[in-house]
This record gives sequence, C-alpha cells and structure tokens, in this order.
Amino acid sequence: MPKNKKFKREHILEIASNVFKQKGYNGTSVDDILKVAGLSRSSLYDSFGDKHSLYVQSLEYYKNIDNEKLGILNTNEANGLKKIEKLFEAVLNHLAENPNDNGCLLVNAAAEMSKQCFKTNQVICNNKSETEKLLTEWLENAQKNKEISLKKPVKQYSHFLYNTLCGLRVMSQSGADKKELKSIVDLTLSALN
Amino acid sequence: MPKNKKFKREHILEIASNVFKQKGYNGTSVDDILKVAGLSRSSLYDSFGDKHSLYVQSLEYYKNIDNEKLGILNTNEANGLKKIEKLFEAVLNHLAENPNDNGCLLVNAAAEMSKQCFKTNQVICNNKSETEKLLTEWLENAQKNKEISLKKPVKQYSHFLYNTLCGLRVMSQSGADKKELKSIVDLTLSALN
DNA sequence: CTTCATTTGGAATGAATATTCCAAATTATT
DNA sequence: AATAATTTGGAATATTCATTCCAAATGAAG
Repeated sequence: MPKNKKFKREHILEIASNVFKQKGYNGTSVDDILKVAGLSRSSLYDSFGDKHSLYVQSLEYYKNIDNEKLGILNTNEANGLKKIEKLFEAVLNHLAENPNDNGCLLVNAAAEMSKQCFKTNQVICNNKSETEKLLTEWLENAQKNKEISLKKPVKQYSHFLYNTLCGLRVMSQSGADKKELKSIVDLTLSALN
Repeated sequence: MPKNKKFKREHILEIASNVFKQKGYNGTSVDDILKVAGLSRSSLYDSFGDKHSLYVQSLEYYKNIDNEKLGILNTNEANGLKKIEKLFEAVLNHLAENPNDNGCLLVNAAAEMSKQCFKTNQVICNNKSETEKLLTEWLENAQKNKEISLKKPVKQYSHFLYNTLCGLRVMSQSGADKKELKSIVDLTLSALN
C-alpha cells in the first residue's frame, strides 16, 4: 500500500551528524542538511521532527556508532593495555587522516550546547560514563595482567584517560600535528605506571 | 570638541566575550550583546565593525586577559613546579566556582569556528604556543630545581599539560565535578616524574 | 550661549531561516 | 489498470537577524 521510504534513517543521521560536526548546531541550517542528504524538507520534518530534535538524534546516532567501534575494539584484543593503546591509536589516526573533519561531534556539542540543552548534556554524559566504564574494565584487566601497576584507584585513571581523549579533539583543532598528538598519548600512557 | 565615548572598549569586549562564551558565535545575536552591554547598535558597529570582527576582537581580548593572569602567576612564585600547580588550581577553581560559565571561550571557539575562520584559528594557535612557552619555562625551571625529573623532552610535557587543560574545559561541561577534575590534575602532575 | 564634530537611538531594510502546508507523485496491493 | 496510503517538492509564511541610515542628542571649545 504505502510508498516505501526512499532513504534509510541511519543514512540521514550519518549525514546530519557530519554536517552538525562541521558547522555546529547554530551554524547549520536545515537547508545545509537537505542539500547533502538529498531528501525533501517535508520528509525530513516528518521523519525527524524539527531541527533540534534531529540534532539530538544525530548526537545519539554518533554516540552509538562510536561505542560500537569501541565494542569491536573490545572483542578484538584480549589484553587490557593493548585495547587502550589501540583506542588511542584509532583516535590519533582518525584525527590525523581527517584534518577537516572538525574533531568530534560530542566534544563540539559539549562546547556549544551542553549548558543550553539538557538532552545534549545527557547524551554527552552518557557517552562519558559508557566510555569510562569500558576504560575501567580494560585498566582492571591490564592491572590483573601486571601490564601496569596503578598507584591510585582505577576510576581515577579512567577519568584521566577520558580527559586526554577530550583534549586531543580540541588540540587537533588548535594546530597540533599528528606527531604532537602522538607524544601526548605516549606521555598519557606512560602515566599508567 | 567631540562628545566623549560613554563606554570603554575593554568593558564591551569583556561583555561580548562573555556572551560569546555562553552561546557561541552562531548562537549569539548582536542584540544579545547590546542588551547586556547597554550601548547602541550604531556605537557597536562604529567601534567594532560587524559581528564577526567583534568576535575576533573578543577572542583576542579574552586571550590577552588569560595571558595576563598567567603573567601574574609567573611573577608570584619563584618555583617552577609551584607555578604549574597554581595554574591548574586556578583553572580548577574557576571551573568549579562558575558552573554556568560554559568553560573557556577559546576551547569553545576551537570547537565551533577553528576550521571555518582563519583568524579564529590564529588566535587559538597563538594562545596555545604562548601558554606552552610559559609551561616550558616553568618545566625547565622545575627540572633545574630537581623538583621533577623528566624522562622526555620538555616540549613534549608542555603539549601534554596544555592537552590536559583543554580536556578539563570539556570535562567540566560533560558532567565532571570538582573532585573528579582535581583527580585528573593530580594524575597529570604525577606524570611529571 | 552657540557651534559643530561626533555619538546615539531606534526605525528601516533586506536576507536567512525554521516551519507549515498541500497538490502532485509514487508504488504496493487489489 | 485502478486504488489509496504515504511520501515528496517546493511555494508560502512568519520570524529572526545583521546591517545601514539618519535625525536627534551630546558636550567640549570658542
């Protein structure tokens, strides 16, 4: 009976989160997204609600994709420290290989919207606690394997690592090159001993 | 002959940089600033040019104020490590005492505008290199005093410390409380040994 | 007090922008 | 092929916003 949708929800969210990442929430117009996504205004409004609702959905989509990547990382390697190293390596490579990608949607959202939009803040906080939870597991595993010997509570180190991750995204937009980012990661990881 | 200005340039830039910090560049209207600053549209345009020019001037003003504070810190204590500790303490206190202050204008600008505006990028890069220069001096002094024993080049540590500073501004907008931020700083400083 | 270079307030303009709306197009089913 | 549920394109609307402009206000100097 009904005509089928010509687009996939996730495909649009992928595009929207990309545009929002480049230009921020207030810097992107609905038209900007339509132009790239190639679907009609009415379809967009019908499927995603208004611009703000689309933004929140884009954040959630982006967060889930990010966490999926972490999940894949989690299954690949048995070794806790290795997982942590791989994560930083992946972030580093992404930042270095996509110099015009404008960092990370969630970091940008934290800077632009966190204090103005409760839902944005929620996604950001959820992402933080989910990532830190995984980091905590990996750290505990690494400690058990005697790969590292932590002098302070594991949770503290997970905050520390997450902080470094946030910093890297800002640094990559402040003129730091890959070599510099790499050296920051090296020092961060050496602090685990 | 001419009527004197009723406002001070720096006073307006103080207000403008504050509004831009809260709402971002695209999120603030010229009216938002006028309302808080209490001067007329024509005066603003006459003295500062258009909105974008005002934004860049606000960034520069903010950067200079920040660096002045660093300068004061620099004269207060003779001891390199103490200066570094005081800097982190000051940042920590500011973030904790101003939970609605939306972090740091320069970090927010890096996230929102760095890739879209060359001048914004310049101010951000200048701030980075100026701060890192000071950090390098302090680190060298601390090393000379045998307060710390660095295993890698000093410059690497200055990048690392600056990265932590950037991270803290993002973390404070991602649900981290003062205790958590403090623990990140503690781990960062302990990495200097 | 008068003059006049300059600032000021706020109305006016024009361009973007978010959102709504409906006639036309589409396609799975009959 | 005809039907009908649903999507689609794009015009229409209303709002916000940056910027311009000029008459009125200001106050230092003569």
